[in-house]
Amino acid sequence: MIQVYNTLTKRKEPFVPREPGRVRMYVCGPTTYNYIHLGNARALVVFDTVRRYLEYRGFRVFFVQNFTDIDDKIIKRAAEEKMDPRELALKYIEAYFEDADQINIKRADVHPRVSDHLPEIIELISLLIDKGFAYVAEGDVYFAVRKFPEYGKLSGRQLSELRAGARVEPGENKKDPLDFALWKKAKPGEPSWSSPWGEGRPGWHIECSAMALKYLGPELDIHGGGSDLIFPHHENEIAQSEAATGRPFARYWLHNGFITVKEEKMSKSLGNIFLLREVMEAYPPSAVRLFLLSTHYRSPLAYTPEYLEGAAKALSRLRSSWLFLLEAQNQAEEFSGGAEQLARLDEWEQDFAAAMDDDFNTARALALFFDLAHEINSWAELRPLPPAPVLRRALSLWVAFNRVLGLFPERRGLPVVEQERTEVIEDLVKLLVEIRQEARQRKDWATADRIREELKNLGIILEDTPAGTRWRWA
RNA sequence: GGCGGCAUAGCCAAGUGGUAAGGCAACGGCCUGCAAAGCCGUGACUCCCCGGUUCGAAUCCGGGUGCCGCCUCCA
Repeated sequence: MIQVYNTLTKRKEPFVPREPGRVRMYVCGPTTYNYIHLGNARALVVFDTVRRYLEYRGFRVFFVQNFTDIDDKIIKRAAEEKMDPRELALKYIEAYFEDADQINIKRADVHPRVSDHLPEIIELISLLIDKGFAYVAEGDVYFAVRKFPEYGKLSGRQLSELRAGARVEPGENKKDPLDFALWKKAKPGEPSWSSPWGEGRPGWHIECSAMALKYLGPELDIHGGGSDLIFPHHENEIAQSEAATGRPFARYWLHNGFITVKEEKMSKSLGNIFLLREVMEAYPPSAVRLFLLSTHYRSPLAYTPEYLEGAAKALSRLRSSWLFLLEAQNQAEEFSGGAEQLARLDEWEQDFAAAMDDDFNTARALALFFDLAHEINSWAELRPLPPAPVLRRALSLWVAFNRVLGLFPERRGLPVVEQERTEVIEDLVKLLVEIRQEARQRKDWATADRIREELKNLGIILEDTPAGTRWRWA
């Protein structure tokens, strides 16, 4: 049974979706006014992995992740760059997919954009006004927080405590400082849409409620996001959605911890952000993904370049075990036996599931993956090799672990553990290896080493093994 | 001030009350012409400190210290 930590109850609970075998899941996606940074990437990788694991466990997952493409920050940034706000948003949506694909994030079933859902948003706001939870004030619409008695249940706050922090910006017409905007009256020059309350645009929180309700219905199974969204964003989503539907909005609220840099939260306001694409220029995406899964998702995670350096090396253990398995498949003897090894592999599978069942403990799962790789690598020293059934079973486990953790992308169902080799490169390297081999035979080490050294400079590592010389990408 | 979290080897990190996973780094060895990769082996007399519960605690309880986060846009 999968146990998940639910922010709403502050406990680990058995995961029971509303409908058996199906999971409806919503994760707050990026506001598209910049390239995504490592912090965004953590949320993406964490919930992508949650989704992958649920699928591994046989759930049919319907996954929705939005783009916030209408927002104050987009408008501001567009003005700075003298671009149309819609164009700016589109540019970063495209960039989002480039980055997310690199780091092996599966596409959501739906990626709804705010700009495509104005009718749904307006309808939801109207409903809230009709039900008396919201009010119109000079072209703005606000949610009356005090009308929703359960306000604060997610973030564990009392209305009385919140009072101190709340404030009214100049130009706002709130009746109560705690109220928040559902609809903002347009200022001249800003993108706007017509509504029963005049020209304007949606507030930040209402979009997620509207889109989640549209695609997933009134009661989601999982709602996720970074823990900085707990308050006010998710608290407000609950208020809006539950006020509108009268039903619990989400059964399980999952929140990931932050990335820290030098003991401080990585955040835009502190200016200490690292863009994902910058980091991926220096380190392979699989290393970044390994880094992001190396700590339990709710714990803080410290970013250091040294760590990624190490992660990249750690991956080579996994890589070599995979390459061994692929090769060994062809050489293995088709005899039965290996019952003991098969039993051990079964145990591995169970331990892996137990780790992930426990609130998606990827650190533990990763440790098991490394254990498995280590075991497989030790077979490489064995003669004879383990029997074919054992190798097949190990291979299928390897694929399964990788598929859940998403470390290496797959092509035609098989993990791709290294950069693509084109036929031309393959042939060129083969040629140089042959020349080097001739040099080695006449003990011309200078030439042999020169070829290896120069190829290394080009990112190609030669490895001499008893079976001949192999090459791989650095 | 209110609320929440964390303190485990040089670094990162898991850990169900029963005797400390895994990764990086380091050091021996095997393999190699030398390498690389991989394999074999070596690490915490102990889990921030002090008390307590228990036959037994890194794990539970109380107190202390230190660090971080949220309460305002932020994944």
